[in-house]
Amino acid sequence: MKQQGKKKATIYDLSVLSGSSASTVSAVLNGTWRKRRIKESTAELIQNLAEQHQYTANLQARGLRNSRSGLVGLLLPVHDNRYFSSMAQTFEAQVRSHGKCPVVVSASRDPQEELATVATLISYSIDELFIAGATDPDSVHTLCEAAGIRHINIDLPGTKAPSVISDNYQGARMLTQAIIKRFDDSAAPLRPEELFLFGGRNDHASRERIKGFRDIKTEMLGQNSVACIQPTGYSPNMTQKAFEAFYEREGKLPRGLFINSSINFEGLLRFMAQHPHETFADLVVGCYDYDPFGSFLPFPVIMIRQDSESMLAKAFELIEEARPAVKIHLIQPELVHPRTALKGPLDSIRDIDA
Amino acid sequence: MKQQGKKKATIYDLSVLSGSSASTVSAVLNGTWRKRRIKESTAELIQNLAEQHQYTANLQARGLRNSRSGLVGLLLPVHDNRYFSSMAQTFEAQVRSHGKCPVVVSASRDPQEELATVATLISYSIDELFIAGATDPDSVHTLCEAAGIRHINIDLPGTKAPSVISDNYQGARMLTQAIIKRFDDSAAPLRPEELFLFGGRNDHASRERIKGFRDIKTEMLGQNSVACIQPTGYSPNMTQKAFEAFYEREGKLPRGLFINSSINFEGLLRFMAQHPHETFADLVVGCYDYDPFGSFLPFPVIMIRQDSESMLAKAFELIEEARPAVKIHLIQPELVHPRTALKGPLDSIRDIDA
DNA sequence: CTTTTTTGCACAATCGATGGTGCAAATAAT
DNA sequence: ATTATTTGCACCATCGATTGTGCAAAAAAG
Repeated sequence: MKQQGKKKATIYDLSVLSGSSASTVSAVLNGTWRKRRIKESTAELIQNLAEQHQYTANLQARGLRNSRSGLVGLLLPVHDNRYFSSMAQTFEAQVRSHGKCPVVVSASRDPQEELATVATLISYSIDELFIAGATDPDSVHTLCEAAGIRHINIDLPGTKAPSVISDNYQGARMLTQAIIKRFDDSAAPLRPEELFLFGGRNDHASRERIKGFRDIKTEMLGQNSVACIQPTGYSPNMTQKAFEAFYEREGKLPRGLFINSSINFEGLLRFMAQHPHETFADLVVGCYDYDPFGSFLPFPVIMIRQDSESMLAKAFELIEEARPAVKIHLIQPELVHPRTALKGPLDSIRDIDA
Repeated sequence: MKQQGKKKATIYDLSVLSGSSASTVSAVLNGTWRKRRIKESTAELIQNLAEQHQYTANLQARGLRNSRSGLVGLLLPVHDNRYFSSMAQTFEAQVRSHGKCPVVVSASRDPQEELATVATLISYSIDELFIAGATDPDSVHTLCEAAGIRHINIDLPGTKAPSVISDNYQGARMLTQAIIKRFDDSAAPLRPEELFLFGGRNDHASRERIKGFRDIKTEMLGQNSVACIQPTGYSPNMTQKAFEAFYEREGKLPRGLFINSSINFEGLLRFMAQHPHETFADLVVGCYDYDPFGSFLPFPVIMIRQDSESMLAKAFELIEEARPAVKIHLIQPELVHPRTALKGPLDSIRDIDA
């Protein structure tokens, strides 16, 4: 009703008001009161008081006592791209539906920062940690292990905790194949030296994708030169420079382009800003990531949508197990043809339409 | 060195190991030891022990004692779009640089969920809250107020706490003007009934944008009919339906399209997926939001980049003030011409290039 | 060699919630 | 009316860190 002073009501306040002991109040308000054989009328009295005084439990106190916090963490490399932000969105919904509180943090793909961030989360006694796209999942594992925190790797696998990742090899094969096929009814079919891969670095995902790319390329086009693979890291800037360098050297872009991630794709955007439309006339891009806007660019863009919903679902399933096997679970990604607008987590949010 | 058992070391463990009292250990490890006149050698001893045993403070315990947590919250409507995810990215960096721990949560633009989420954050004794894009900032204010939590509105203003928002009116004027000008050297200049606004609803931002749109349209094209304004909410799906309905009715799209947000723009994407390229031949889109991929679509897309960095910087400045005035601070957004790839928060992340 | 001052630290209460234990009063069984 | 059960709840220690207070021992002053 009224919010009386400035400070929040505690069980002690309610204890005084109700004439019961603090432990009774506690039991009533955390739902264990039947187990503690509290009279129904007492419970009701206290519940009413709690409501009137807008009582909410101090979760730090509860967490301290329980050495659990109700927090579930998701560690991301970055927020600022559709793959991870949509993962965050899905994660939140999932965690909420389990009655816990989601905490999403990013660590910039920096091993130091990853460890520091996780250490902080552990200090808040988070209950579980989902480690997505960590550069050094095994060190993170060591921290979690020492703190007894259930954890699981997503997107990039570790060797010490169960991992759920997208099937990068298969995905890369699908994507590479789709790029090549796209040229089937073109006047000039794609030659091997016209199909390049840009982006990524020496992480598991990149390696698998490169392998898939190489294998299909060899199968379908008969060969693959290592020169056709340019791991430029995960920065738009370096990727742009790589494109500029290529263009400088060759006077044109490759006709077929496998781009390792949407972040690398942004490097191509930067390149595009510097060059006229015609530069991209005969281009087909395959991007290992899905971005709705990216799908509608002026040239055909084939994308891979990683199934982060399924990855998270599997991860939640595993983390619930008593002693999940330390193995890698592959989730199949989806090939997305050009000019496709997929539904996303936002579609389950109700708006004025609902 | 070794991580001994399973449980984390506490000041009591270190107290025993060092032969000092827990309060001394505490003082040493939280930096207040000079104030407490602890001998330097004692401090060193304890610090070494702490390091050896990988001591980290239990932040819940500290938070309980201090009734502060070191957590700083950012409440978002959704993660899954570039405006908010890049805000999250910037926010994290800022909070980290203040030595605090960022917590980003989303509430789906649902007033109920906003309140529930904030209540949870308050229960964890977060120190400060940045409320971005809340549908009901004033109710959130009431909660924060009652809990004595410093807070500030971003993106959508409230009437009870200081607000930092983008200058939606000016931005909309710039954007509308740019759309119209884009037709200047076209064969047929844009007529008023060819310029529509889609998206948004009855929030402050939408109202301001609609006002800016209407004013410029009247100024430059001589009139504006209310029929040219279609607030479809913030869902891709409803926006798509609105486009379909329009197309059904008119047999074409408007030549000039002001789209209220990138989320609404995704509605246009869905529409695009259903219609051939030609449908968009003579189209100019202005979108009140910036998305790098959106900037490179096959038709001219003029975008407004809201300056979330400046908004956050201003917000941090205000929240630090003792009693900031309850007023609205406007931050100028930036007009982004078609085919422009701006730098973003990711560019300050070092990669293998750094 | 006292008295005063400073140094260095230990003690204990506290933050709010939890849950094991124990004990009266109410009820049931004999 | 007694004894045995059950019901209903209060008491208290505990989680880990913080901080005001107080008190010895060491150093300085006299």
